[in-house]
Amino acid sequence: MNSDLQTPRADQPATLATTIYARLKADILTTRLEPGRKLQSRFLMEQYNVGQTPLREALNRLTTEEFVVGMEQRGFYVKEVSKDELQELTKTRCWVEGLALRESMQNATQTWEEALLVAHHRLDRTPRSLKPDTFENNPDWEKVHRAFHATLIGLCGSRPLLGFCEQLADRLYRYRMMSIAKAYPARKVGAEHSHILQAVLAKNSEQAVHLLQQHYQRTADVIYSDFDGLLS
Amino acid sequence: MNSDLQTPRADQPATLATTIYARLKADILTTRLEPGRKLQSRFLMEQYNVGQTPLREALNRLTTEEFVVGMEQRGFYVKEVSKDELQELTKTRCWVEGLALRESMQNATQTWEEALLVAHHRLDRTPRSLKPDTFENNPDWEKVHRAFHATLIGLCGSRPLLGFCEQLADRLYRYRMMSIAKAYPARKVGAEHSHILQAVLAKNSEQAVHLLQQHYQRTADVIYSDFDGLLS
DNA sequence: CCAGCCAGTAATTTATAAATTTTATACTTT
DNA sequence: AAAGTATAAAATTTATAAATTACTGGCTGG
Repeated sequence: MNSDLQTPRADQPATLATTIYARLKADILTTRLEPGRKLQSRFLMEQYNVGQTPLREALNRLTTEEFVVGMEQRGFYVKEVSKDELQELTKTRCWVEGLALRESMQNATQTWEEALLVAHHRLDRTPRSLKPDTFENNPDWEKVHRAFHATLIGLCGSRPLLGFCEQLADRLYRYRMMSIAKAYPARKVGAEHSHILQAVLAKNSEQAVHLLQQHYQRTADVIYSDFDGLLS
Repeated sequence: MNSDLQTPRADQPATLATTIYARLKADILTTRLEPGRKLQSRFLMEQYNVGQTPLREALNRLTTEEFVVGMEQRGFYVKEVSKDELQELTKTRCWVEGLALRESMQNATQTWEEALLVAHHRLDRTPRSLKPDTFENNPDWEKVHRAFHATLIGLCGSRPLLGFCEQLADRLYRYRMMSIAKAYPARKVGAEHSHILQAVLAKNSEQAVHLLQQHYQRTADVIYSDFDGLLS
């Protein structure tokens, strides 16, 4: 008997609205659509080749997620960036992911530790740049990097909290992209990840949380220091 | 000299989409639109007297906030409730607001303490029920109650976190409404608020956070205990 | 009994129209 | 004559109505 009310079959056949939502979000996060830019319907319609309604629905979704701000009767704009917000987001992420990591470690299982080890290994063997000499951001690295951090907090036991962390990650991602476009990331970020992993496997919560927060704060500091230069 | 580029004038003339968004959200939170209900466009259009486009935009916004779930090509539904989610939301709220309260108290100022005192006073003098005998939820009480809790964490210094707390409050509000409709709230909730206030004014963070978390946990426990009866 | 087809229904999208804001122009006032 | 205000035109956002597309459930035939 097939009594699936909440049909959980993979919803592959996405609507246009969902498709354009994902594309817009990606373009905003990578700053291809730069902060503050006006999102005129006509421009977006021909740029993305969609009608008004799915476009509008996508913009409305992005509005509640704070990637887009909608001025009533006056159209939509890409959310601005600011030093203030960078600091606020970083601070919040340190708090919340600190919390989530502590909880995760309290619920630690063998399989989780193994998954974390694997995630770190993938991160470690994925090159940061597509080219050896000049820096060219590697999307694969971004993917495994995010997966590593998601695994760290994944066992905290709160889906709402994980959703919030993901949103914070997205919002901060944009600042990273802005910075990356201008300055090659000089910091040895690989070592930081290793140290976090070691602290987690050693069951040293205090240390792990501290290192994770330091990791986020350092990233923010780099961006913050040449923030004014990024706006040109 | 008036050099307002980002004209901050009060955006009063709301669009239809924003209006219907607020109305739908209110009706979902009060369970006038009960959990799991299908939100057919035709029904909503005549119920709220609006066209498809603003309706659809409102539903899309509510989707990212998790008050509505959208099944691709299969319409929208009011988000379901579950014991699991109730627990998860409560746990998360305790964590996050505990954090926020601690930070708030660290940033405490005279004016904040005074505002808190006033908020509590208002809460104290607003009757819980509209009628003395039979219980009838007082919307004014809900308003000042929420204001009190918002003030508690208001000085934490993170707008993203405050936004998240507000969302958690909204999502839990719906569970409270379900419960209230069936059982008169027997608990003496007034005393709990007083004790929290006292702990805050006494600069006793540990105690304040503990009491706040206990407050939320107790509310959840009451709802949880007769949850199965609420679904009928 | 199951697969595939054919209404009927509902969701999604396009196309059209209405309302609002912005820009441009003309006019008054100092 | 310059500055500011009022009026008119253009552009853009918002909303309605129509058309398209996809799903639902029953039915037929294998």
